[in-house]
Amino acid sequence: MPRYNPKDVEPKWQEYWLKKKTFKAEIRADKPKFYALDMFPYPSSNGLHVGHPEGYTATDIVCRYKRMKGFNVLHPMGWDAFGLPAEQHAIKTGTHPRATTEQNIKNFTRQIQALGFSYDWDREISTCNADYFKWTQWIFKQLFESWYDAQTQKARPIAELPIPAEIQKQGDPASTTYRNNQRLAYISNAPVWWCEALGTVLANEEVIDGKSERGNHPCEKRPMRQWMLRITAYAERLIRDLDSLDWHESIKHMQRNWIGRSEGAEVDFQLDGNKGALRVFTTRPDTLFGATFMVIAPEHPLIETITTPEQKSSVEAYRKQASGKSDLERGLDREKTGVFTGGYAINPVNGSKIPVWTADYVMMGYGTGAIMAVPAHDERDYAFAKAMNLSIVEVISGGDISKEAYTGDGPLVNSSFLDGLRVDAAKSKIIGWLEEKGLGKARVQFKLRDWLFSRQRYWGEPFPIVHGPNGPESIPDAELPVNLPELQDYKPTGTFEPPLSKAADWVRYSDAKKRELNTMPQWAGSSWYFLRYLDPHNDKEFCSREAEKYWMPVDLYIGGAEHAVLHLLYARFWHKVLFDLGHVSTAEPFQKLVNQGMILGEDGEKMSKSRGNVVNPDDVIGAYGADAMRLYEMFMGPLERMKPWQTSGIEGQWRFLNRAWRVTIGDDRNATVIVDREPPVELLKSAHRCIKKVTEDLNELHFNTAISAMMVYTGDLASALEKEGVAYRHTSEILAKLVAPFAPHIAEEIWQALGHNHTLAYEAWPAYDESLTVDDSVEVVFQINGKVRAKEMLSKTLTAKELEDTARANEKFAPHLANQDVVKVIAVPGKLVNFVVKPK
RNA sequence: GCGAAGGUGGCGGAAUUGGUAGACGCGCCGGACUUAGAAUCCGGUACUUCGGUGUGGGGGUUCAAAUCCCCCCCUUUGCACCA
Repeated sequence: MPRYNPKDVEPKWQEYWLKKKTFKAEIRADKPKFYALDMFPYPSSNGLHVGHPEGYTATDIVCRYKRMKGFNVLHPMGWDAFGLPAEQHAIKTGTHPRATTEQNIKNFTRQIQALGFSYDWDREISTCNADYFKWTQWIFKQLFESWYDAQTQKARPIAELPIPAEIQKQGDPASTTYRNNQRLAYISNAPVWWCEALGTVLANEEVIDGKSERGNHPCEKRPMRQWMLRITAYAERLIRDLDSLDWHESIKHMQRNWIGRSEGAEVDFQLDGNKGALRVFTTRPDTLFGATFMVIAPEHPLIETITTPEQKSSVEAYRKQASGKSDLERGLDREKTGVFTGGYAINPVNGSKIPVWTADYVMMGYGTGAIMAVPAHDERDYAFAKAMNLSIVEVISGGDISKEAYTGDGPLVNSSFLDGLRVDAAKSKIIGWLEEKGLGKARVQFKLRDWLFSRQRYWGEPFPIVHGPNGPESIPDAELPVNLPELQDYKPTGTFEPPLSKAADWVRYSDAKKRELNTMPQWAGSSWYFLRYLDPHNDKEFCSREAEKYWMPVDLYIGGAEHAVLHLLYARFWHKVLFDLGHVSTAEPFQKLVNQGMILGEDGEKMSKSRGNVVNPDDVIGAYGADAMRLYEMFMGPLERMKPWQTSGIEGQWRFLNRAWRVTIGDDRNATVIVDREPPVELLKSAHRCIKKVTEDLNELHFNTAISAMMVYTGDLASALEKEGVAYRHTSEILAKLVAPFAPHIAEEIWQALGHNHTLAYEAWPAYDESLTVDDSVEVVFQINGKVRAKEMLSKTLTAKELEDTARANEKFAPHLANQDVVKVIAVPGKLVNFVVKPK
């Protein structure tokens, strides 16, 4: 018999699975479906790192298990293939990004296949292929051709948008503009993040503390003509529907936080001197009587109206200073600064005249860009009032406002008709009062902004949009896909013009119309790829109704936590639009989400080239094989936890696989003799205990403890083989089946050696007999005051009284009771007896 | 500052309906095989002055606490002037 050699075994089965299309998935009415999804990779030139296979192995194990449990499993893989690195490579070398990408995909495919994952490769997709991005463009068209009906809370076709009579009166151009401004995809001139180093604008989500998420380059806000997607229309639903999802709370929390829903009221303050009203948003309308000044953002449009001539120069100076500060500086510098505008506003509840200041701690981008300041009950306003020596009026008792702002609850004071109420009651009463008087109303405010959707890049999806005299319009479906033009060079233009402007022939759509020059961000393709897997070769629809109904939603989605607010929010948003328009049948795409923890280098640090602590999967597979690598990554610890890699640790998995091989197949001296006899009951019990543990752990994704259980079982098989000189078919087959999801190559080999000539992938998962998983006798401990003094193997069925008597009779234990008063005896059958004693 | 997760042998980690802490693996020690080593196999392995002591630290509840309660410390991670 040959010894275990993964270099022979693994390629053999990988070829078998590919050739026989073992994992081809088809719609079948006779089986329940299971859709397991991996976050598809960007095929970088670095190839796979050990972090990728961690998530992929986890889903693969679940898929293989589910197949054996009788599920019809969909497990696809593809490529998030548009992206900046290939474009930057093209700028440097002139190589077309497509060529680079295709080569990288080849390498990724080789590496992934070497790990023996059970993907249905017939469903492989790549976001940069025309037959894929044709549908990305088509979905964009759906967004462009829709508006959000606030009444029914859903997207509707733009043709159904009612145009107000006064707009219609102004003529067609006015109606067109009105319509364009209601679309879910619209053009805006608002300030956006521009990254000079990357030569493109970026979404809010891609900029962290004023630096680009990718590359950490400085970014600045500047007004530019850009495509936006109206994700804010879905803010409420994106928050609400999180409740129905089986995701880790921390990820839900991050999304809720990002969407940032807060309830409050908007209130109009009349400006002194008939200058109109200043509108604020506040979450604390109950403290309205305590508003002693107002603050507007330096960028607020009313600032010039409010500022008096005497204050003009200092306000101008302050505005200049504030605009020079990046948001990063504004955020980090907690020292309060600001200047008085000279203007006053009237507090609507008590008519008092309060000064209006401008300060950079109020942001133009949130709420109305203006606040009512209640220093007694808001920490920021308190700090500002202290710094500027402004008055502080307590309206909620319970704190000490001479020391700090009090933000807690308590009875209201100094608040006229609100006096005596607690915060919540005061809130509803004042909102009712404001609404009645027409001074304000309840309002829900979100932090979420619309999604900046255009990039000044080459390697992305072109927009299915042309610009003519009537503004932007989408091109007919029949003209999709819009392909990228070939370029001589991919360099940024040096201006804000996208590189596609260089393709003059392509840009010209007709005499009167020009193509859109921006491309879509990388998030576009990944916002719906899980739908294309369902029906990847369909050239009539993005996927068939039938396939969508059968497979959706995704039952298990595993990937890194770094996508908590970007990809996962965008994909949910697109899915809801498609849902509203009747193209998909579920409101949410990903029912269960699991985030795998990062694998660190051996030094406990994040793996990186510069640290030189990167572990290459190719090397690990070369030395120990894919099965050992898969087992080790799952054995390291809980899937969700961050954990350091230890190459020596994989030795244990190698030994385990060798032992599993030896107890079923044999070693180089002896083939293991397999007999059909009934195995001894002890071995059978070990088998059933293992089946139970592995089955339960798989349901909970507790792979590490499942592997541990299989090691114990294999040890028992080895002992039995040692003792009896033979192995039993029954218990050997159980081992092969249990190991199969984790280490599929060796499992197939063992299965074959046991005389089967078909794949093990669809064999029934072994069932366990509960009665065989329990032992009649257990070790019961005898304690004195909670300390273990003796142990004895006893029947589980002994009563408390019998246990106590047995303990008293135990010759090792009895001496401990001498000269003691037994105060109390606690006996737990099957576990322990505890004597509570006091010295006599 | 606020939120979340976590802190257990030399190391990765088990065990949380309160009931034998340290499963399983690495490493280490010893043994078998071998001229020898590697590989493989078998056994041992929390600390200990052998009384006991031990799950980040301190208190509490309980016959009994890694597990429940209170206070504190540390690590990772997310948010951070969002009115």
